[in-house]
Amino acid sequence: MPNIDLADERYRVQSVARAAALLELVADAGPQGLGVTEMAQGLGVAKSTALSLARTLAAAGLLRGLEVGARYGLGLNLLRLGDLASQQTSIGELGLPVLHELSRSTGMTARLAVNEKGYPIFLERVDGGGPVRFHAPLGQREEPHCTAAGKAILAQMDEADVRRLISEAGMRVHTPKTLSSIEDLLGDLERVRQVGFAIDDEEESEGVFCAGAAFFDHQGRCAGALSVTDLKLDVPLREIQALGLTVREHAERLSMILSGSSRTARR
Amino acid sequence: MPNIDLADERYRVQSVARAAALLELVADAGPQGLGVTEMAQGLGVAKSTALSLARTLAAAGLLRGLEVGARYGLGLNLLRLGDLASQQTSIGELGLPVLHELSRSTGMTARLAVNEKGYPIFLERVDGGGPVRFHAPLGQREEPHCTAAGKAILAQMDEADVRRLISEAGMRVHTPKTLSSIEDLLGDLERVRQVGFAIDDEEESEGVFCAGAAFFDHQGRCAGALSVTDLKLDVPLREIQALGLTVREHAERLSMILSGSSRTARR
DNA sequence: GTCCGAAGTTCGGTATTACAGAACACAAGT
DNA sequence: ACTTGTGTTCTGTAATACCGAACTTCGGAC
Repeated sequence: MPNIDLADERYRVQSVARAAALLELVADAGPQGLGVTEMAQGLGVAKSTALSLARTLAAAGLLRGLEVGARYGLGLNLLRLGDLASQQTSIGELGLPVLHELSRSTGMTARLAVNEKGYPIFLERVDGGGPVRFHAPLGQREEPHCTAAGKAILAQMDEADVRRLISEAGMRVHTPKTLSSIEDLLGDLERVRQVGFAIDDEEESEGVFCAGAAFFDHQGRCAGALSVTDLKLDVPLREIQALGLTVREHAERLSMILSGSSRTARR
Repeated sequence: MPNIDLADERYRVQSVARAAALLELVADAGPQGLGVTEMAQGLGVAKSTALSLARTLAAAGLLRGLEVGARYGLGLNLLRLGDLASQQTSIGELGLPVLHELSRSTGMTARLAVNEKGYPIFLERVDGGGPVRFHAPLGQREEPHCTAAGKAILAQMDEADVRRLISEAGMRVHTPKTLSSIEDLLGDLERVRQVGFAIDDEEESEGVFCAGAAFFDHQGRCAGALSVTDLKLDVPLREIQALGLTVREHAERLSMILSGSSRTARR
């Protein structure tokens, strides 16, 4: 993770930083969890240190002792905190009804991403009714150049910023259709601005397409993007344009909600 | 929180425990976040200590600096970790398709809870299509005596365990219909066992009802419960029985998945 | 059945590190 | 301008987090 600009090296509490690293380590380990020896290796600390950290995190519900052996997995308290985090990011809370409506009217998996320095971070996900379920993780920073939400956000930035961001993020090639030159990307972004939505046509994953559109906060700044995803087989090519318009309409509705209306009724 | 039996007081690392407490504090603070002074008061530490903890957590993405002032809210990394936590709890992962199907076929908000020592903890939620959206938090431990999922789980325990649990958890009265005596509750649980599903008829919230049914893991132990929720106005009384059966059927399907079928295809 | 190895756990000494508190800076309200 | 509340910086000190070595437990392999 290159860019944590808040990361003032001063005032870092070592054991807390290690504990956070341990959470990441366990998250990467998958369902079978980690034992203290593996933790110690992964963190580069003594086994006894890893044990203390794990026990402390477990007492707080951030880790949980797994049935089998003395292994540790992610704790259920993380669920609660994650759920709260999306609610407290008022975009997540306000956008959820729009997202449901988008998913219902298209029958597809719909997602909401916020704009974090040009990268899309997916806050919410509503699955469509179909048999296919996309394993789309929440909270993860996705690549800008090959996702519909990413390109919808990029299209709102000026060219210099796009160039800077891409030079940092790179343009990893995932499929034959992935845009691999900055010029191609800039051309596509121009098209996005004209029609008001972005298309990812098997650029990130073969057989899968997305349509995305940006939404804006009360200051008119690009706050994030909505997108829908489906298998390309299921959707005739000529329908994708109509789909893009639907996503754009919903994004516009969300922009309205975020900008005006102090009817932010709290319950 | 009275019962954290894994909380071995030995091997607790102070700063990590404080950091975890800080996360809870910020979670309770709501969308406007917390400043360092409030943190310091809430934790009972010096301001400088609170600042160090907050900065460290922010560098790890567990907190994030809010735009306005130098206040801190929950970080977006918690989203990712929470999402992973529900996936890694294989019940959540395996149950999600069933949950979608339950929500689709009833048109109602459906939830999946795991059984944690008799308490229901909701892992997954799929909203129904209706205009009403329930503010049902994930990851939270709910009360056993006044929720459909809770009673569905209690009905699988023997009487002595139920009495012990209730004496610990209490029977807080929420509405006029809340069961307030242990005898009434035990009677209801007997009824639950006969029909195979539990009903919460405005016992936790006025105007809202739930139907829930337990599901079982490969050892035949009660692993959790499914439930559906809706406004009572929208559902004729006589339909609730049919609804209970639908929930029970889905719970049985989930039990099948959890018990047999090593077709746990990973993707 | 016994031995080995690798896992988790315990414990105590040491110096690293987290902590408190006081001083500073900055803002907004009176 | 003064006051009162922020958040931030700094430094000394003692508490504490850390390591490492010894111990225990478990499960195969021979």
